[in-house]
Amino acid sequence: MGETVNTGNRPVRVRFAPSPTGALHIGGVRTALYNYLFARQHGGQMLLRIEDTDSTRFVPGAEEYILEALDWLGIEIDEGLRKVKGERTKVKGSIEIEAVGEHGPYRQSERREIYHKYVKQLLDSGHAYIAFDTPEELEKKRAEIPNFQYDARTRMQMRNSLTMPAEEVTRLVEGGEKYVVRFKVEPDEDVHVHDLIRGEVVINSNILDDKVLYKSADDLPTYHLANIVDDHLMEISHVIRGEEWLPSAPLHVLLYRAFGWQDTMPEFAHLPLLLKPDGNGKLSKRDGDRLGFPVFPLEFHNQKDGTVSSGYRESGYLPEAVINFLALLGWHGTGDQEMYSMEELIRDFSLDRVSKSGAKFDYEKGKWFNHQYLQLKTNEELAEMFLPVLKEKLASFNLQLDDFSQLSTLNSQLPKIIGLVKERVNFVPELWEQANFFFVAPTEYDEKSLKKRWKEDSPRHMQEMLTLLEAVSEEDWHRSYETQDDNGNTVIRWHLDDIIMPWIAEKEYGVGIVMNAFRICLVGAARGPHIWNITDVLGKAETLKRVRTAILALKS
RNA sequence: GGUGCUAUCGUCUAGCGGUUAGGACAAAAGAUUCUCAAUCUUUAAACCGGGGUUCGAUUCCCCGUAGCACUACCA
Repeated sequence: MGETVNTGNRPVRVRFAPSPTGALHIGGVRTALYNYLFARQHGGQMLLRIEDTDSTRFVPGAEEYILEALDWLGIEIDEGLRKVKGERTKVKGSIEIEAVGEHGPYRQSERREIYHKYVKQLLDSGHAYIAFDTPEELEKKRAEIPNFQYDARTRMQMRNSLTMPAEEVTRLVEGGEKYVVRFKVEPDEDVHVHDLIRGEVVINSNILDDKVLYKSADDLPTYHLANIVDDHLMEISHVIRGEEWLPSAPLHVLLYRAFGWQDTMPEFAHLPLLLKPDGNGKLSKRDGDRLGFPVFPLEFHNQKDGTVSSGYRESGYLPEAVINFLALLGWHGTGDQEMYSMEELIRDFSLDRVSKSGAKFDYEKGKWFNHQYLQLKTNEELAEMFLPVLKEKLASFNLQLDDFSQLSTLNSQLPKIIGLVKERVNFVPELWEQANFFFVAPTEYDEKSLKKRWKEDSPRHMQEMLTLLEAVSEEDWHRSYETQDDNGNTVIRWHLDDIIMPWIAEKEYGVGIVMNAFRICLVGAARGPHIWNITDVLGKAETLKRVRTAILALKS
């Protein structure tokens, strides 16, 4: 299995380089994951760098969020910025961050001096020039001239160091005039980009514009310059990123060349996009809101615009399920395997098995994965995860506290209860919907169930049953034994069955009508696990109490 | 508009010239059962269109069509 890509003699070093402009999009998570899998498989390094060259889009807390999310998912960072290992901090969004490695700083906003040097290099070598055109002037130009592009055809009509006397350029720059540095793209050249997923991509340089590399207004480079300089300085061997970057890849190749770094230029791999589940287009936050599923790994409170975005973690997803789900959205192994642990992904992942086409985000399959991973957890593990939810729910029932005075007993029974209902839930919080009647006696009865299962004779049946059950000893109440069914399979039979079934048969009441009425008394509806499992957990006193309550409540 | 990328069941995908086109999610039916689920079994469901190349194309090439991405002093 594994990789057929030639990694050359260089050690594999990949990076995930998000912008701190908000919550980390799930597509970004997948990009990080693929980078991580690739690095681990080749015994390489996974770096994390923050690309915060746009000061206007910075969102407080976004950086912490990104690192926390990767940590939660088990995507480990070897170099750069990462969450300090240890106990989860109690206050949300206040995790500790550390920077490790010899290639720092790892925030681009802290690398200004470094970029200055390389901007100057490009300027001196004639690969770049200074331009004074204001955003307003450019906007006007675009409005006037259809398909206006700042390039070889138009640059000689603009206000820049190519068209102005050197002295004036110097005077303006020293006078504090705002300017940008643009890359001078040479026309009429076919630029070849080798992509590990798509093969050879060729774009003519005529369609490239003279990209802004640096803006004096905030003394920061733009993405393109910072990205190339940093990838080079950080000795990145493979750039694995989203397909939205493919159109600018030729520009990046040209930049590597302009710097004279073509021999150590990284390999490129452009990943297919994650699309909305319905219709077409890139998956966005709006789609999640509209269709009711998270688009982010963690819940995020955006301090900038006050919005709250739901997250997979808070929705009850297990990190391993999210990883597995995401891994298969755009990648597939050689066989029919669906369940992959992180270790198996690291072993089997390969870039040449990544799809070329975009993948619609299939939330239903994500649910299924979570269900699968939930079943793999022990009842004790699930109990621990469920406890906070349970406490919160019970608090909202404080009026009925008497109904579960035996709460401490129930707590000790929690793993058992979870074992009875876990196979029917996809998420931990759903355990409450499935198991609430174990903790709180029904106060109302489901109308549909009553209509179908609670008959005229039901109160009388329940009254008779009460008499039978009262006579059962505390020990017999919980007693069960192994026996054989008609097909010779070993099954568990409850002692209470031996009491109740013969009585129903003798009176010819019908098992369905009696047992469903009984179930309604205990659960409040025609649902839930096997009835004797319920009576076992509830205990004799609580069971009888619920039956009496129901008989009174449902008399009419 | 321009440039690029992409194209197998509703969805995620397997297939790398010859297959009854496979798996999974979702859907439907049945089994099971005191109920609702779960589970098990089964069913239905696809090669965008047209040209080539070839003895033979889902597969290779071209054109068309469609979808997407990019086209900022954002990343």
